[in-house]
Amino acid sequence: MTESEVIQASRNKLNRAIGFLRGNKKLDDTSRGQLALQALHSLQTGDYERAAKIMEGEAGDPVDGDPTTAIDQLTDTLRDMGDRVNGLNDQVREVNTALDEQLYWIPNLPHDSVPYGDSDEQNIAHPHQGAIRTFTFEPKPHWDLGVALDIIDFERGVKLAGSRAYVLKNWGARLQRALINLFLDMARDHGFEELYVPFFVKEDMMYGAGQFPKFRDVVYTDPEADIYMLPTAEVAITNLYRDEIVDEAQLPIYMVANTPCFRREKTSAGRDVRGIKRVHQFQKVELYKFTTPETSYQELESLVEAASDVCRALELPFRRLEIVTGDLGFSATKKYDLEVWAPGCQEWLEVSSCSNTESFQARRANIKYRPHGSKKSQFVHTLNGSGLAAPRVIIAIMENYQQADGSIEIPTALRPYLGGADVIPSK
RNA sequence: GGACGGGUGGCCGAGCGGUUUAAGGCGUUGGUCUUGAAAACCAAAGUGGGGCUUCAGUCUCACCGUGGGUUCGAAUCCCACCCCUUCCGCCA
Repeated sequence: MTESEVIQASRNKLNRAIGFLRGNKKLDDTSRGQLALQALHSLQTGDYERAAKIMEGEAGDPVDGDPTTAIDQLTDTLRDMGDRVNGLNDQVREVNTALDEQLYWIPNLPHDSVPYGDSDEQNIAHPHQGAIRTFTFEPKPHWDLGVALDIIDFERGVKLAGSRAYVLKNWGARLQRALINLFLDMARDHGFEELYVPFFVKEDMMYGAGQFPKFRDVVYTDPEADIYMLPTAEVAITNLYRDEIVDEAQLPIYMVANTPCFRREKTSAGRDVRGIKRVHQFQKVELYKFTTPETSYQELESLVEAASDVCRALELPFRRLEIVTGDLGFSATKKYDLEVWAPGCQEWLEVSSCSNTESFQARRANIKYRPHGSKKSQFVHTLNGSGLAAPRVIIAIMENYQQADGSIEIPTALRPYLGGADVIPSK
């Protein structure tokens, strides 16, 4: 016990005892004063147990003194004890607050299986899956295709909302809607439960998901309300079971949500300014798992596979990237990215990022489960992965499926979502 | 946005300054009984932190929406805030 707890324990006993003494109807004022006097004497010699017992009626040795003021002196002594406890507690609180502020800045530790590396340049690219298309013409970047087909309107997007804003039109908007439905349907096939969540959350939720305090400058906020726009649905889903203890039989829990994601992208001003690769608002379908510690790494593998299946369904060439220690980010113990090839802008585009955070988020959001037969609850493990981010998939489809006449073929898997259409016609 | 009422364990619900160790009920778990079940009866059980321990336990602090305050002592009194019911207003 800490010092303040020791004092508090005595206070609790004495407060109860003095209440008993006050309300003891068997006593007259004189004998009550005499007991108080004896209790006071014990208190002054440091014997709190005895003082409490005397007040509860156990006779002690008679002592000299003024019985009429004894109870007042007792309460004075107890007040002093209370002041002392409060003083100590204030000190403890101050230290704890300062400590927490520091601890929130400490990132998660990499898992043993994560390869060592200083930066994203050392990330390990697995062999790509799916054929990389060859073209009989020079494939165009999506920003040219989008304007030519009148399916992305950059100028009017900027007019509405400033830099990095865009408007999807006609087939562009429909394509995104079709993609999201495909993503969600495939997630459901993999056992994920679909959610519709608030697009903004309270500040605590940002801490719970590990976004705050480090990435505070990335999110949009209403400074007058305690409200922050989601940079990813992960924040909302993580906190669904905040301060709860889930039954082990419920685990693993799979959830999926389609939300817009809002990001200031302040840190990367000047990068990727063309097109819709890096924007302030985009649609993303997020896959999320709550698991036991024993299964979280195999769940990470199946999570990456679930995301990979979407790339396969769309017949896009993609590869898995194994993230090295130096590029892990703040919350993850292990992470895989999925990249699809975009022949127009000639680069691999990150369309998914799948992480195990182990108990990192669960600790912050206080999400526990009770193992079978155990009295003690413990933290769950949480995993998140995109499945997938819409704009970059739109880029990949436009650039991979473009044809010599400027039209874009629609991937087979998407056609049922677009009334059976097989092509976005050129203008 | 205005008015009223209210937030208590897994759920319902009592308590409204000191024997609260939070009543009672429902539900849960174990046991008795039973061929098995039901019923009945008996028993157990909140969450988190910390300390001892022979790992069966045991002691202790905190927790009754949140944060302050009053008091020797707060679930109970006061203030602020949040949330919910109902009614009114507004609105897709």
